[in-house]
Amino acid sequence: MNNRTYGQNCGLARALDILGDRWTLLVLRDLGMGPRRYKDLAAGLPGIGTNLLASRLKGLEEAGLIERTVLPPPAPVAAYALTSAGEELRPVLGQLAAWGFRHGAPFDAEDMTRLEWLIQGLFARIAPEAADRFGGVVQFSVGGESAWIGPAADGVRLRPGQAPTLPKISLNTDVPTLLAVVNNDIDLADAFESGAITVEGNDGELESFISAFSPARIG
Amino acid sequence: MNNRTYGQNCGLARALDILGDRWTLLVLRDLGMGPRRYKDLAAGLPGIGTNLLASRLKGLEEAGLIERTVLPPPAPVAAYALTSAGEELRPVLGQLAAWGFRHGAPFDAEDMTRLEWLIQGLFARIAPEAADRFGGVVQFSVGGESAWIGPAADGVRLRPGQAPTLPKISLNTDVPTLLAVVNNDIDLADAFESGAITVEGNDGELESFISAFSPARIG
DNA sequence: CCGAATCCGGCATGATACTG
DNA sequence: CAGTATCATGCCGGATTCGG
Repeated sequence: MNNRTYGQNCGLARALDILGDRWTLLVLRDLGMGPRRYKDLAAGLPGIGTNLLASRLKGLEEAGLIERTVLPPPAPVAAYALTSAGEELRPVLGQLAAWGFRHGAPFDAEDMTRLEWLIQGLFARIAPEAADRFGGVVQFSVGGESAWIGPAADGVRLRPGQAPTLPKISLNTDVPTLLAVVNNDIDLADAFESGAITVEGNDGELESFISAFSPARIG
Repeated sequence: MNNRTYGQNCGLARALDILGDRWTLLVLRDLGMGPRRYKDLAAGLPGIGTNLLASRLKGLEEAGLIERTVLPPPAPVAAYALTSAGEELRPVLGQLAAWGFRHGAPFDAEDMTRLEWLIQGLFARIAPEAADRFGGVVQFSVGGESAWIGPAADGVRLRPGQAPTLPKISLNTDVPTLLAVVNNDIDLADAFESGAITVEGNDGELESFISAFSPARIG
């Protein structure tokens, strides 16, 4: 909070003293997918206003959740990255996102969409463990964008771009299809059968993928 | 949000559209310890202002997180209670509180204190599973207040007042001592040895309690 | 061009008074 | 007791401007 505190000896209130301002958690969400520059953060948070973004970054840095770093040699520019305190927040944000997907407003084609959010929604619709259940990297290519999700030491990793390791399965589709699947308007298996989602390369893992992600196959 | 949305197809943004306003999560925290009347909520949230509390309650009711109920016969008055959607948020709030206790400002005697928050802090300092590890109801009496924590079907239950079942252990202390223990300024085992915390009734479970809650004994 | 700081209108917030 | 009405304050959002 902008030095405005709830003044309660409560863990939740203490957390909200740091995180409760508008935009703050969304900044951390974006930084959770890797270090980001100021302009990239601004581009991913339409409406935030440059003063607010600067203010949030400063507050988060003072609170010890983020730090200014320099990106590795290919592009040695200043950027912001999560500290360990910020990293520890990531599973909480994931659970909150899962709740929001289940109980919040349905995803809407009018709203801004980023591929990573849809993928997280796809996993949240079933269970956070769906990625573990599949047990390998899933590479998505949707429109011009790409992103991947895969198991990691601390849980699940979700990143934009191409996975650094060979994916267990690679999928192609478009945003409207993925929105419909995430909103449960069409069944995942049906989307494969109709060709709305296609498998690139070897499709031997398709059955495994569907069984891990399709709610109809669970339980 | 007061009909102000982030406009992003993201679970976290969708959750914050509902929960992101000031005070909202604290209202849900209080309702997480059982149904509450308007005036009890107001008393537990100093500074909220009656209009904001009314506004938050209305918003949460429209979002389907809470509902108006009538308390059972002993006191048949109107009250607010969590719906299932609201209940599903409780583990998330618990995790957020644990994070806030670990990484937020330390607890301060100047700030408002409620016994339940300190107990949650005590558990959060070790791990959310500390209550499960102890495996029974712990009854606290601190100053004039009392509260208890114990295992429940959906995780851990933390409530003010006297536990409805026989506690496995009953503890007496005062707020400054509990604040110090929660902030790790004094060791839990030392607090027992010095008599700052006393065991009421049978103290056969004291060793078990300390081993479950004292970080020095873990790992 | 990137990373902010500044300025200002509008709206959420916070405190009090007031009413069913 | 449970809110509603009202108003001052200050944060938020958007545009512009400035320094590196």
